[in-house]
This record gives sequence, structure tokens and C-alpha cells, in this order.
Amino acid sequence: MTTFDRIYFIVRMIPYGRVASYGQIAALAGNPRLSRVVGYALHVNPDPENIPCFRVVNREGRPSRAFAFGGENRQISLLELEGVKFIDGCVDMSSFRWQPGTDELAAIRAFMADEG
DNA sequence: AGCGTGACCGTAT
DNA sequence: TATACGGCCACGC
Repeated sequence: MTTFDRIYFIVRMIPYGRVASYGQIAALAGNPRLSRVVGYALHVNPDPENIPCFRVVNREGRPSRAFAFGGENRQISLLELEGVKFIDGCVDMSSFRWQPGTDELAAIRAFMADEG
């Protein structure tokens, strides 16, 4: 069980049509300063089919320039297909930001406590 | 085993 | 409004 595993677990929970920021993932993983690590974790994403890394954007709601699946335009397209709207290249975070509910927070906590 | 680096974020100048 | 920097984790040399 590593920090990456926690990050992947949380990213997998982001629902269809929603996005999360790196900092948000980091905070859920237990440390708000892990945002950079979140970026690296997604960079070496071992399972892109099950880990929706395209639903993670920076705090401005902007996709990464180094997005590997055809560039940031590709990421924008994927999100738009899910109904996420962009304003001047940025996601409207106040509308589309994922906010985990009580059950999801409990699941995250349980997973993190599972490492022993 | 040490060092630099990276899909970031917040703070300081 | 820009630019600079420290913090955090895993990976490759």
C-alpha cells in the first residue's frame, strides 16, 4: 500500500460528468501538499482504462498540457462528452467539481485505514 | 543509497 | 499581474 494506491483509489471514485483538482485528490489522500505527487501518479497511470485521469484538472479547471492521450484538446473532448462545460478553456469548477458524499468519504477512510 | 525531476498548489515579493 | 520557491512521493540513474 503506497500513496499512489490511495491516489488511484480516489481518482477511480470520481463519477461520470464530474471533475476533481489535483489539490482536492491530495487532500482526500490525507495531505494537501501531495498535489504534485498526484500529477506524477497520473503520469505513470498503470491502468488508464479504470483510472479516469482525464477527470482530474488543475485548480483553475484547466487540463494538463502534457496530457498523454492526444493533448489537452483530447482531454477536453472526453469531458465534454460527459456533459462537462468549458468556459474559455476552463471547467466551471463551481458547477462540476466532485464533492464526495458521506459514504464515499467513509469508503476512502476505510481504504486508507486498511493498510495497517 | 543519494540526487534530480515531474500532469500542482499556496504564499511571498 | 507576473515570477520564484518550498513541500510532498516514486522512479531512474
